[in-house]
Amino acid sequence: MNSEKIMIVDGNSILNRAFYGLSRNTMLSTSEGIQTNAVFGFINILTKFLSEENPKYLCVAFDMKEPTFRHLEYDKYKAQRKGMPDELAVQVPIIKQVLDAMNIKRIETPGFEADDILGSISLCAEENGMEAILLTGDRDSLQLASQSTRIKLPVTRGNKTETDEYDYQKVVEKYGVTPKMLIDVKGLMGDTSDNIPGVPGIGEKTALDLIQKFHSIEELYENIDRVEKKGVREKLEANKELAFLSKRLATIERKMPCITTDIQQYIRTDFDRERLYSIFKKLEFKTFIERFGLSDTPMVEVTESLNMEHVDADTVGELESCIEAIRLSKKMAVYYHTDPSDNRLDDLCIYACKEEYAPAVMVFNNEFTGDTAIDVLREVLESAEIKKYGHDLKKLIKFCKTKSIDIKGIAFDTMIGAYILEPTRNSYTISELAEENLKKSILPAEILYDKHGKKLQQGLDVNPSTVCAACVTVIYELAEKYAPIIEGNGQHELYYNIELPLVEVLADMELWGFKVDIEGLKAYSKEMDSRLVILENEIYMLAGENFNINSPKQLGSILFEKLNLPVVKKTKTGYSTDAEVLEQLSQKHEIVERILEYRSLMKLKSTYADGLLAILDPNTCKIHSSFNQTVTATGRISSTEPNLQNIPIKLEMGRKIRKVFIPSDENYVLLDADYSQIELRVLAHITGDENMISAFSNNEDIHTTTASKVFGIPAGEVTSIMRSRAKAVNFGIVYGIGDFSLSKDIGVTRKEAKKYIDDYLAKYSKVKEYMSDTVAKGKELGFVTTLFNRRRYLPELKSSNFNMRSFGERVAMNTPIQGSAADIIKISMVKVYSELKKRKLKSRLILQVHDELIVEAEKSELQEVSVLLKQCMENAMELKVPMTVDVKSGESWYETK
DNA sequence: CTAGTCACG
DNA sequence: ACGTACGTGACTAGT
Repeated sequence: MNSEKIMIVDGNSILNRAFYGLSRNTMLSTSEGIQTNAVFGFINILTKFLSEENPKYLCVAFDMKEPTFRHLEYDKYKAQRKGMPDELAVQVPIIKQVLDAMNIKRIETPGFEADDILGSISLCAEENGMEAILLTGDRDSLQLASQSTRIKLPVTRGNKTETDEYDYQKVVEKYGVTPKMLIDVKGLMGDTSDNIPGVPGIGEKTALDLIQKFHSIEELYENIDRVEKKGVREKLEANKELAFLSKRLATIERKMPCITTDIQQYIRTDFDRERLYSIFKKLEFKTFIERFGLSDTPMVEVTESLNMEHVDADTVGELESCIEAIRLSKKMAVYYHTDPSDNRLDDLCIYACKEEYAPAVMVFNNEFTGDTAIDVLREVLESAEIKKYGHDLKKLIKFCKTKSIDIKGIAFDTMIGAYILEPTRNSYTISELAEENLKKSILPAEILYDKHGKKLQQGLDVNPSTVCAACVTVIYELAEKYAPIIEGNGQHELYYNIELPLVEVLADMELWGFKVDIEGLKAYSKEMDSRLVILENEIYMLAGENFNINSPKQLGSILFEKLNLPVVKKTKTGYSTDAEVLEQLSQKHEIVERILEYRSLMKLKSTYADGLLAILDPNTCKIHSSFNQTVTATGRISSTEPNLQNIPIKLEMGRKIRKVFIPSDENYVLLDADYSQIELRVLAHITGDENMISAFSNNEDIHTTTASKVFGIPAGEVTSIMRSRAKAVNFGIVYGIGDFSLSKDIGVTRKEAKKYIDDYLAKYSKVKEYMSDTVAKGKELGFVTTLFNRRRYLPELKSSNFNMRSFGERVAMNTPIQGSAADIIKISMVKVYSELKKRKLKSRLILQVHDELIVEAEKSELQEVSVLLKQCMENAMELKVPMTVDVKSGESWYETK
């Protein structure tokens, strides 16, 4: 027996299964709105089974749209074939393109269904003594099972997709008839989804019983008088013609005239990798690009060419000679490499250009370097003449600062450069940037890294210093590639005067940290705890049972099933139990208010009290958050481990947490300076709206002024409710508002909300103009910009998908505002930092929270620093409206209100 | 690893 | 008629 295998795939049914399987929970589409969930699922399923079976031959069969020969006869019965949903139909041509690029043979034959193709080719395979595997979502194919033909059937059970596999024996076991007899069963019972009428009144049970007894429809009718049940017999007699027709319809064709019997043409060959890459890239299938290791042009392995060229500096002498080269070329690329799995220093790589054509790379192994090498390097690092190129220089700067090296001459950071050019990327690893921009692979393809930079498999044994050397060489090349693009985009000032100097500011903030009163924090945690225990017991009592209050699922079943409270809102997995829902239910049952309190205390305890305790440095009692410069799409910075930008303030109970954030020691106090209404001022500036400008210029309360304009009354008559509604409108405008959301936010009718918005836009007419202009311009150019030419690309604006396009429009309106505000505060940070440094003050910038800066001021410098802070911030740039900054001091963050 | 929830500007 | 405000990060449960 020939053990060669062929897999034959029913393209239509697998695509269908992929579509319904995935779209139940998620809708996958590209940023331009091309739906791709079925395509994604199809490839997923296909590759899964390919690796499972690894067949030598492979083909995919598709139905054509026109009625098939088998079904022509059926047209007499006037049933419409069920059409495909549009969302699926548009994905069919895409999957065909993908299959072509994968060099997988597709078969479409007019007049035949995919089933018939499966039947015919599997018969060929059987006749050639081959094993056939049919991959299909259609149970009809079970009739094809035989000793050498297996059927793989993906089925969805609950939320999971499993695979049933049938061979001859399995069919007999499950149905009690042979695969061929399933045709007769189907002929009797019919199949509405496949438009097979069957004999009316005969269902699956009866049909199976009959065929088990008579083996076929023919024999059944020959022995019709042996059918015992009178009703069944009468039904059969009345529909004899229909039964035989149905059998013909249910019979899969196994001898299609036009199918080639030459199995050899289905032999699997390599993918057309370049074509596949370009298709996957368009579909944004990053997982598949990675999984298949695709790229559009062949990669050059940098490490390979470097093996000969780089020098590992193992002695002070070698180091000195390399430093001499740096002195001459006046530039150096530095790569500070930390092993991602632990956080210790691994290698420090310096790349020096001796001459243009003969680069030398030095790699210092940490064991050698220690502090000796650093001292030798100090001179070049501190020289402003020698330009430093690097990737993620914040890490290097922090390292230098711990060694008291005042690094100067920072010329380019490729990570920041990539962020300016592509702010919506989610990863900025040097190896990815080099692969995409330079077609250079730093790592041999055998070594794969996951998204956290962890090695997935140990492949070739590559000398780590070679990898490190490869990184420094691509840093130069990337910088050379990015710099002219940044210039061309008009982003010189943004990059060189804002982002690049900010790197050191953030490094300093991270290193300095924020002192915390540990005892106070522990006491706070205990306070939360004791209240939580009480609440917990009350909740269990009211519920009548113990359950996990933190589980939305368990809580939902208590509230909505046991206590029968009305369901307000649903999530895609069950009942919603969020604060908004609970607020609405709070009058209906006394358990609800306790759950609300429990939730908020739990949040405070777990995230803030215990969360901070877990992460703070026990030796210094300080928190060292990371400030990430390349995360947000708008230009803001983000804070992680811990996030210091979302420490509670709105509610008093949470705000108390701020009491534990204190100055480093008794010589310092905290200064908190925040911009007043920076986003609305930016809006006034960008739109040039006279009404809004005059409101700010006259130092009016903007929400009151807005209320007076929207409600058409003098400012003196504005009530507090009017002001708060106007405030909501002001915020909403910044986000690209809709009447629905505004009405929900402030609790008025949708009609009323719409009137507010219309009145707002009528009074601030330039705002209205701006909103439509920025969307139009964004659509035309493909991106929107901030005051300092920070870009955000918005392919969504051209999407045919309404939701996606609407999202793009809101983002087009919001990003210039949020992003410009981010530009401004970044300028302030750079100014404050350099001013403090220039005046050799002991005060430090320690935190930024989007529109506020927190400075730890040395007590004797308090006056000077608070003036400096206010002035740097207010004069960060010239707007058409004044920028006002409020500075407050205190012995804790809580007191700076 | 995702979903739900909730903290901030 | 669509589905319903922008930008973040952390924690917990549950698969």
